[in-house]
Amino acid sequence: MAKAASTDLRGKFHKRQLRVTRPRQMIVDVLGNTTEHFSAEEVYLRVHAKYPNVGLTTVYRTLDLLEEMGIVVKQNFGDGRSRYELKENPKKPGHHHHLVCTACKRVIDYNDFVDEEVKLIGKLEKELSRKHGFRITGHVIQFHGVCTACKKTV
Amino acid sequence: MAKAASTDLRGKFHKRQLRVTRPRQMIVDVLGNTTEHFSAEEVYLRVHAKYPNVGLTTVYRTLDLLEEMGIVVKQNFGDGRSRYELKENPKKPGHHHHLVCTACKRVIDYNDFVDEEVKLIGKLEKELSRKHGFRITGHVIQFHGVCTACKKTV
DNA sequence: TTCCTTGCAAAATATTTGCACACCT
DNA sequence: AGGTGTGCAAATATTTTGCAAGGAA
Repeated sequence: MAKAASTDLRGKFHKRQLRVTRPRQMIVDVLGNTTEHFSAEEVYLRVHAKYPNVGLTTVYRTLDLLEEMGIVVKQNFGDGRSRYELKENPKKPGHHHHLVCTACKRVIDYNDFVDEEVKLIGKLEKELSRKHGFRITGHVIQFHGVCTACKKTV
Repeated sequence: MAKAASTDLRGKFHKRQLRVTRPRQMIVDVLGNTTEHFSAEEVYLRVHAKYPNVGLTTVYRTLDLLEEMGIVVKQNFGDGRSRYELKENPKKPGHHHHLVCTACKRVIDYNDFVDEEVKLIGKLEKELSRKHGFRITGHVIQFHGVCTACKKTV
């Protein structure tokens, strides 16, 4: 599984004359072995635990790169740090999106009405790409609200 | 138009024993008079130009409050700062979402397939609210990609 | 060998907090 | 009077950058 991810990497990286190094490999592996939404620091801590000579800077740089290549989706849930997910994660098969509490920042993954959604997303990607000349690499859908616990606070 | 917004504010604020003060009023007015996606600082600069005694801290606090009340949608386009839009903006009638270049961070508003989307969003809101007990206040849909100009760079 | 990658330390930015004062009702 | 709202300055936290050394192809 981790193997599959790294193999895939090789091809995409080669095309751009980028090198598949151990830190890069590790970062992708960490993301491919969780169902959580890791921040750069959380990725760093896990990579660093295995290879203490890998620095936080590299994690940031690699995540940026992976995002630009469409391998990773970067998003923000309002807690002040960016969070990263592998677009194709064997640990999280199928499509999903996020429900975020704007008060306590808790994130819930959901996958209701995915079929309908995937169809719409597909149409939109095609149309936007055609109309604006973008190479679409990903999308983010979030619902925001106040969770049960936080409603009581108000 | 700005009047309508502030009137509306009064009601929602009153329910929560919050006060409609001049800084709060101004902040909503600034957001209601632009079609851009302002950052906290950009809001601050405009409010501050008219009332130099209003501080950046208040802008942050007010925007947080407005978001939690569902009056404003806060989102991040990957340029390192949060950006805010009035959910109901007379200057931007109708529904729209965003297409973001992950390389240069340019943002394009789009409103293709809105009818279909609104229908889906509605269903999802109902379902998520029921299933997870959230009071849904808003949503964010973004497409990410690389724009024509940035594609050439690669 | 070439030039892409990296780590470290330092810098730049964005956002939050503490606290005393001001203000609305 | 009483609690809400605010500004300022300082503190936090996150992310970026410069540069010399390391490492993949």
